[in-house]
Amino acid sequence: MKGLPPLPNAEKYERIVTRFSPNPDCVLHLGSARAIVLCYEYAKMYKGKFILRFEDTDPKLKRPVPEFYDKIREDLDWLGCKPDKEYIQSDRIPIYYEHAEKLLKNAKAYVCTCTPQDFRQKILAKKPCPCRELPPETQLERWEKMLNGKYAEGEAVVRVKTDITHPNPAIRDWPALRIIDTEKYPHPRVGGKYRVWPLYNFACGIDDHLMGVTHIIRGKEHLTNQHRQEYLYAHFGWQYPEAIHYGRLKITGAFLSKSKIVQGIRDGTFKSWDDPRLATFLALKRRGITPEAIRQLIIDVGPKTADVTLSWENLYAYNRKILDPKANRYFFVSDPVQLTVQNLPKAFHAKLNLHPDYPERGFRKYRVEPKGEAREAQFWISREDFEKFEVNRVVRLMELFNITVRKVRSYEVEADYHSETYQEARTLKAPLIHWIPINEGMPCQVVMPDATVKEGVAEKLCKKLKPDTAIQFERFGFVRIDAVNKKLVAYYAHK
RNA sequence: GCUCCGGUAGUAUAGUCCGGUCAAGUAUGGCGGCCUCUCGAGCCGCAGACCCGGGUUCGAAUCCCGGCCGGAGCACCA
Repeated sequence: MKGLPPLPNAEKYERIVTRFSPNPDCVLHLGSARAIVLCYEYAKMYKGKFILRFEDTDPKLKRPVPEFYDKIREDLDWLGCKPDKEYIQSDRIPIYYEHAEKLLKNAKAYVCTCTPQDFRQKILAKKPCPCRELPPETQLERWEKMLNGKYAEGEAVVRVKTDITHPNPAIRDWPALRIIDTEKYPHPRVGGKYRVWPLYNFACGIDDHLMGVTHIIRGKEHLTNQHRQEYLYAHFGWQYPEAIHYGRLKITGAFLSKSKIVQGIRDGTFKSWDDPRLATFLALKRRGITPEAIRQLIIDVGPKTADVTLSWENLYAYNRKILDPKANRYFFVSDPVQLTVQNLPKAFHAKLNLHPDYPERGFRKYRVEPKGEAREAQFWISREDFEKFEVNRVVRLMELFNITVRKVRSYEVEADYHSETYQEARTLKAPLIHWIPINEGMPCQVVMPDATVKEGVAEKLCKKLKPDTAIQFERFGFVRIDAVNKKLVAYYAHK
């Protein structure tokens, strides 16, 4: 377990400030974990401040959705990364206007009325567009027309002046604010109050400075954005914060893109945001993946720029370490078949520890006594185990006794009592299987990570478990109790 | 195509800035064994990597050049 490397130039700042800035258009998922955990942990490490900033400045294409503001807050909360302060950009539009005007007045920006195609053509040729050279008074007049509706959506945009010969065309005179027809596309929070909306680089650049962010930690897809924003900072005479651009985090086989998640929900592929096939925090939570495991994983991966493709096993390993000591043990018989054992010599008492390493936690107790002339007892055992049975094979029912398999039919097994001691089972190399007395079971279903369901029987006393408890079904895997009614519902975490 | 960034075992990571102690450490996964009345945990062992080619140097995972491969950006998205 290692820590995070020190932050660059941390000593230059009185108080370290980081920020996580999601667009509330989806729930959070593992892909965002890097940004969140890194920002939070660094703030904590330097006793600094961690800001949550909702970047909801696109009412049209990346439309924010009201429910996600809260869902994101809850995700953060669950992850244990509580922000010290929260901002919402749609509340700050006047601030952006003010700064835009200042830029326009100082000829650091201009209102461009060229069509995107015309502008593109000019800028690719490293030529200024006609709007660029217009005097500040005209710019301000045009700005007014943007605000008051004389220009329609798409007819004008404010551009920040950069170097039109910059080797990277993407950096040349980038757009800062545009018009959105909020009659048609009202913002979910502020409706049609504003029709000029800042673009990412403008809002983000201004906010980072105004909020005193000292260290920007974001994905490397934002590298060119840093270069764009540096021009903005130069215009205002501000100093650009330290920036760390980490690589993409992927996990084999998981959809880590918002659009795919949203689309899957929309077309019904996924039932809900916590569908076990998803890598959303909601889904991970439901499966019993702990926030500690996620945090530790992210800390160990660190902030380097290379992309990472994690395997689920990596995450599971962290989680297992956390769950194993906590999770009490129970039996779950998946796909049950009936086992009848005959010729029991006496009644037996089985005592099963709730946790093998912590016997002091207590145990479950079962009394098995011979019934009827055949002196028999009946159990549920798993089909998977039963399929391994051959006639005359000796098998041990854990903590109970050993049996000899007599007859194997498609839905039941008949066996004879063989012997009692564990020692005997060992010398005979008898396989150990788990079992549930036929009257001590309750129906149980386990939802697997691929959303398939394993039906079976769990020990009746699982009824006492509270939802959200992590337990281990022995020889099956770690699960999280999801619901306890007549039927027990559990979600599978991992082996 | 243009502009950037990266490339250590299956996966992740340490080492790379400030060349030698790295014939490369750790975790996880795999394999084998021990232990354990779970296929969990624990313990022991084994296998497994510096993208390639040049150069500099007594010496390169570490520096330089070229190539290859991977990723990102090139939106009136964030």
